Amino acid sequence: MAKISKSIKSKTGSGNTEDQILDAARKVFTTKGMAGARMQDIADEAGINKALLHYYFRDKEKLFEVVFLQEAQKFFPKINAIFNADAPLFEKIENFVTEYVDEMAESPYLPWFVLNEINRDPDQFMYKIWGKENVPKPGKLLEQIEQEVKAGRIRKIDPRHLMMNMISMTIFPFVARPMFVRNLRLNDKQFRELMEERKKEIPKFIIDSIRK
Amino acid sequence: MAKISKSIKSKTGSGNTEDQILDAARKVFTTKGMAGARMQDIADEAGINKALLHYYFRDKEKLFEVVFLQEAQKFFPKINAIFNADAPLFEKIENFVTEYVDEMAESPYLPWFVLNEINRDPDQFMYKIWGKENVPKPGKLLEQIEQEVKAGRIRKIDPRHLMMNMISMTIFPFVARPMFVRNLRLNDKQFRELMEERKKEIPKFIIDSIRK
DNA sequence: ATTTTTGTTAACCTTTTGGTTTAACCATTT
DNA sequence: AAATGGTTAAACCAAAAGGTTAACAAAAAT
Repeated sequence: MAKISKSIKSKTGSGNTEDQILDAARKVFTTKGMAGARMQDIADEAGINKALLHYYFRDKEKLFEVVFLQEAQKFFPKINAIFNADAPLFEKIENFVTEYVDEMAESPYLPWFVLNEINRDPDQFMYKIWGKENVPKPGKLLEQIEQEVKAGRIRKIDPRHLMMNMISMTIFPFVARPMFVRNLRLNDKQFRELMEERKKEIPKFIIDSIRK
Repeated sequence: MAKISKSIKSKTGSGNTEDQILDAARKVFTTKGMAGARMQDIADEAGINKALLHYYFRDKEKLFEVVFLQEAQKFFPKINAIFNADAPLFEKIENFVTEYVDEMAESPYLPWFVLNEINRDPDQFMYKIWGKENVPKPGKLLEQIEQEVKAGRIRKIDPRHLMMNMISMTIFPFVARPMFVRNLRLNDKQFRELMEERKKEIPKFIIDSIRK
């Protein structure tokens, strides 16, 4: 089986096949969604035969599962860690935004992917990522915000709104990228630069709003 | 043809068939996406026969097109109008948020729908909504923001970031609703209330951040 | 009242798609 | 040289989904 192979270069130049497939699948799944994706498309994109696809991954669902979990499991724990870290609020905000923007440079398809899944079946999704009882608890961050309010370091604000605002400003531009690119007449480089700016801009925007 | 009929009640009690179909299609398309939707599902949801579906709308694509355009054309011009209106900046922000939140109460599926389309084929999408040269120009709002900066009424900020922030905070919670609902442990009523609060909260958040 | 048009259905046909199988090929490893 | 694992092309199958047809019922027009 391929899974056991020690990733020896095959005759077809570029990398080992399994990764080629995974990359291709990621691309196709995230562009067309699970239902819209065709096994043939994935095979084509990976530059291989459809039979080989089934040789590596039994069926479409399995392939999707692998691609999807790989992505989500890599990323979600990261932001969860930031939320629950032991750092000052303003620092957390900056960490979150920075981490997220950087991740998107590598996996621009991820947010779309995740949103699709989360809309399809939220519970199933969460379960797959966090397992049985290991659900993420935004409680820590919410409490921290409440603390700051009580301590009078920031103005009175419902922690949930603040959290929503932060997450929304960070993620949405990537989800609606084509819209912004089109309406602000940006090319890819400009978009990247704008997102880079947001690493500073979003924290500033938030802090300016809530700091007393 | 049905389209010409003066909407006379047919034997099957509830309203005219065309609207039944449209409603059903809306529901199914927005839940499962264009590719995931089955004509049979739509027929079932509408409580009619599959053949009748094709009698009213030639094929799947046509039906999708109609449903989709109906929604988008109803809504997009509205926000465009707000952006280009002749009102003070802070008022515009409030108008935008209010209008959007209200619309979502009626069509909670719309943003998902639109994002799906816009990701599938941005140009095609924009063309369908705005036609040939009638593209929306966020220029007006962007300029207005720049004016306010120059006039010293708000702090220095790139208008594009401000616009992105506003749009993101408004739309994203609806797109990622299942995530927020789950993580903040909200029921439907609580979510609605939270969104209602955002009509005031978002403008306040923005204004607190940028007003000098 | 009878003909025509419109609305609706069940059954059928066609295409697409996921998935399998077979035979053959080629590099490595043994 | 033989065995092995990765790979391909091509053909095939079954199921699902889109789309069509023929016939019938209801409503409108004559």
